[in-house]
Amino acid sequence: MYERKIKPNLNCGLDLIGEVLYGKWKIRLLWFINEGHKRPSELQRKIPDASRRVLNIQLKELEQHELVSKIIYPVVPPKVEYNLTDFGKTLIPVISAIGNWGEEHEERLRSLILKSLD
Amino acid sequence: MYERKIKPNLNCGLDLIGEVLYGKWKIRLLWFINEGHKRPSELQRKIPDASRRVLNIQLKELEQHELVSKIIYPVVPPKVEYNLTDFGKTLIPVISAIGNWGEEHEERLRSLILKSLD
DNA sequence: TCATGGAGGGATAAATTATTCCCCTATTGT
DNA sequence: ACAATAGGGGAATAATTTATCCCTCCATGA
Repeated sequence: MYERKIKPNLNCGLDLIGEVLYGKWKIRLLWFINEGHKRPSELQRKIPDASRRVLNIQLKELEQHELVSKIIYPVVPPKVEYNLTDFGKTLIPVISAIGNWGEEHEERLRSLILKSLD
Repeated sequence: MYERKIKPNLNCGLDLIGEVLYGKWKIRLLWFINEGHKRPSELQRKIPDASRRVLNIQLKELEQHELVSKIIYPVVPPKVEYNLTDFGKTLIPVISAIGNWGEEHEERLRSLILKSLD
């Protein structure tokens, strides 16, 4: 694994959130898991732009941060399920706030972003 | 400036938010601007871990995305003020939700993150 | 015997983000 | 003359994050 050279600052709440939520696909992962798409393959289908690899890595981080729990069923072929932990569930309002804002302002955001790419 | 090689996906609300809010210091910038720390030098004092440069860059992006507006007073030495636009203000509930969650769970988050760095 | 399904890992390359360093503006005060 | 002030920008480089490719596991059905 990659080892950080610069230690993160953990002073304020926003620093802490950064550590836990700052990853390209993490919010989506939490969002979809919360919607009931629990299995890795489902999540990959829901987020086709992310490579399988990154999703695994980010899921593992979410797990280390105790936002999701992982159940491995001892069957072949393997079956795995992710669920929000109680702690993870406290994030639902946050994630909804984010997602809803994005949807409410979808058109405006899209045109702003396109414009900013000149 | 750096030119993206991979065009962003702008399908869903979460993609859009990503484009606009995904930057190491952006949420903090919005947070502090909302709290009334409007001038670049104040923001730099509030966020000492970020280099002056990145803050400028991220402020400019926030401006392009119409979340903040910039007033340049024609005086010497220069004086500049950032404010949330009306559009930016619609983000306040989102940012508060994020910041509050971070503060509420501060202790737990800190220890989880430290643990995950082994 | 061999492909399939579903999950996961290592190595490496590419993309992106952030940091460093150094320079510029123009006025006021020493 | 010259430092200080408040803001900004370019270039090069470092750090970090994502993407790509390819390989493993093992039971089951064709």
